[in-house]
Amino acid sequence: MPELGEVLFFAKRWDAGVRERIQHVALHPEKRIFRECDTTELQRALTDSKLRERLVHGKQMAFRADNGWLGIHLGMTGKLRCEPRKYEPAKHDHMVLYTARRALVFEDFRLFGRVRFHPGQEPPEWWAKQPPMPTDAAFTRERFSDILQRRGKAPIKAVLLLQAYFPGIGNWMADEVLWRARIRPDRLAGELSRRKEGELYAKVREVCADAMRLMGGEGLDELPGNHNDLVPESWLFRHRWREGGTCPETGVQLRREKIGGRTTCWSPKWQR
DNA sequence: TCTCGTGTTTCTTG
DNA sequence: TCAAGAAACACGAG
Repeated sequence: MPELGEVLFFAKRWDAGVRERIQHVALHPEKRIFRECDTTELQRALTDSKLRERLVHGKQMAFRADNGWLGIHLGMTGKLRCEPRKYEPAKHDHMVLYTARRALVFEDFRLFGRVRFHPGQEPPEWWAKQPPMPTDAAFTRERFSDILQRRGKAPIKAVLLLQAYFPGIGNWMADEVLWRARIRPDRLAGELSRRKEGELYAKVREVCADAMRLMGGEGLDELPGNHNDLVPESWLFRHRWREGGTCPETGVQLRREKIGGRTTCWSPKWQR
């Protein structure tokens, strides 16, 4: 589920517990999400300390704590929730941080998510060394062009999914970007005209900014239960999931095909 | 019973 | 060494 804006959406659900003392950490240490994590160290370090800051970069999130860094990636089916203090963890709730007032829950039934812990004040390499976000000033037109040329033989859809270059963009966001730029997802990255490339660059930045703003619940006092409801009908997002959906621009039935190894949805005639 | 999947890593091939 | 595609991971939904 979680791409850029959704990651922010879920991260914010833990905000209520930030700056509250953690009394107890419950977790399932044998689960795959802890494959890069010393769970004994995590439990010892977080118990009786506080999360100080919630950070999001692409699909990665980090919670800076008093004496370490808690890193979370939601994978395919990960979610963060906030529950009452007496919450009993359900089957797929693999990590729960209990404070005096609430339970901060990480659930992930498919276990593609990942929890990391790095002791100390200094940010770990996995947090500090990340590629610039498409919305950053460092994400220049030149950088974008270089990426497309280097990956020129791959379909543009596949290139947009590379986290080393486009942190936060996932399957539906790549489709949204290409739909707005009116580019077919199977076009080769190296074969776009200079003009088309410029349009795509602008749409990449636009969709990332919109997703953060809308799904992050900017301006709302409270997040709704579902981030999908925050997205307007004018987005491809609201139409791409089921077979038989139609293009919000042309009304024509959307096509679904596997491109770059992923289910891809696009609008024939509109995208060329 | 069988296929599919909103993600990432690792393997294989060229 | 690099790029591209496929497989693997785990498990519920349809």
